[in-house]
Amino acid sequence: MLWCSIGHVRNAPTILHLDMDAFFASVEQASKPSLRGKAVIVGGLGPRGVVATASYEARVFGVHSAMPMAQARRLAPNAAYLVPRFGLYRLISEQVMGLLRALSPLVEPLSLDEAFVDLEAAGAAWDAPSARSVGERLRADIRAVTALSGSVGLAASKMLAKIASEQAKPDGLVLIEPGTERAMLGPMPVRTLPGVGPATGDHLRRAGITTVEEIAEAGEDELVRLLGKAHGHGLYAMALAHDERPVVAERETKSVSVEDTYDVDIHDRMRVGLEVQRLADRCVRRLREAGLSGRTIVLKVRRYDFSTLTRSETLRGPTDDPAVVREAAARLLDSVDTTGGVRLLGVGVSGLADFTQEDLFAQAAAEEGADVLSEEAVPEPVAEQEAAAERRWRAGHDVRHAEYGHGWVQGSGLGRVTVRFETPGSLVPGRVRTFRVDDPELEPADPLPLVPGDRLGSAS
DNA sequence: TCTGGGGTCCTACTACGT
DNA sequence: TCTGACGTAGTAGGACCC
Repeated sequence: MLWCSIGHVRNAPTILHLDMDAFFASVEQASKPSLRGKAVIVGGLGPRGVVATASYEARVFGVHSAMPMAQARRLAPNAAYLVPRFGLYRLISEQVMGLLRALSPLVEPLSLDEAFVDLEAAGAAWDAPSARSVGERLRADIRAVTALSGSVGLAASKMLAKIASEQAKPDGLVLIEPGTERAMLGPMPVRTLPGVGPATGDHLRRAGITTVEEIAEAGEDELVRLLGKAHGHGLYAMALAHDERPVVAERETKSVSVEDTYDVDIHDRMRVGLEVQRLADRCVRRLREAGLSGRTIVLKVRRYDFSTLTRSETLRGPTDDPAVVREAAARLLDSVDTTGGVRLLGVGVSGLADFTQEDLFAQAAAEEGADVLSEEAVPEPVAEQEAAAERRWRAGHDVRHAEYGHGWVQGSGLGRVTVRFETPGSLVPGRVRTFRVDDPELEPADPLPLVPGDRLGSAS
């Protein structure tokens, strides 16, 4: 069943946009009392990692999302650096989405930490005062259930609700009164509008357009000439504060992909081939977990000089057979020059369906396919198995010690792992102790709930 | 300074059938 | 028979988002 409201011009601010504040970093701070009020940076810790989220304390040093981790370390050498724990974030996100769904059946999640809600659809709010009170209650409920803060934007359209929540950050609520939109948007930089990134921003700037007002003044024809049909029409409408996109509760997945950036460029063609096979297997596993199959296989290669190319091949029918995807990916790789080395490889599947070509002929064929994955999957290289032992103690992950109890990994290396023993409920920062990585009394543990008495599912 | 991972959407080009 | 217009599908790349 697809829930969606009819796109129409509203005259009440009944679209709500929720954005959790510095979500990953805030979860880590709630989970680890010793990090509260400190600069926390979550992201890839390898030599080519980037920042996923920085706490507000870290942003003071100029650290922000998508910044190379090496640069972040120079700016904030004393911050806590942690790898993301998506399993935990997903559980917290589900709690928050549950609160949103209690308000309205029309909830459109955009990511783990962001969603639109159509308050009018469920009669939850009908004018500015009722919308504001729903928003304030929601923020209080989120804090009670998760111990985290979220910012709320309320407006008559998705675009404006999102801009409002951006203004509300951190930990606030902003409501844009209908009728005031154009005056408010006018002086804002073009980058405020969704869909205007660095490239479009530059393009507009070269044409002398730097504010939303100037987009509106330029006129629709000029924007289409500058940016093309779809983007031009869309942006012009946004600049006039016209946005009738409905809140859509259920979205179909269009593609499934996996990719890896390697710490060191791969030059050996054999190794490149093996990595592509492993990625194909991983991609198929994801595809099957989602109960999907697909017709178009896509290979992505990022070369040593960061140039990226894709090659794709469309099969006669959808498949979720690992052997078929592996073979297609290998054929695609044949057409790519990898001399000079590759830094990233990816395999994706699009043109999705919820049946396979094999289903059309015999159920049995599909079931045999299931065995192929487990029997023939390309094994992990020995070096990676060895690395996995060290990876058991990843920075920020929870552990349990037979004698000292629950804690989290502060760091590991040289055969040692440092653990801080504390829980979300600890009133003071916990003690730090160091162990050998193979200490039999130390084992990985599931995260504890952020709010005492709450229950989380199993998160890894 | 040196750029992740997982997605969506748009555009331009080519091939092909009618 | 040749040519162009048009729609559609496939392919590649780019921009953007979180």
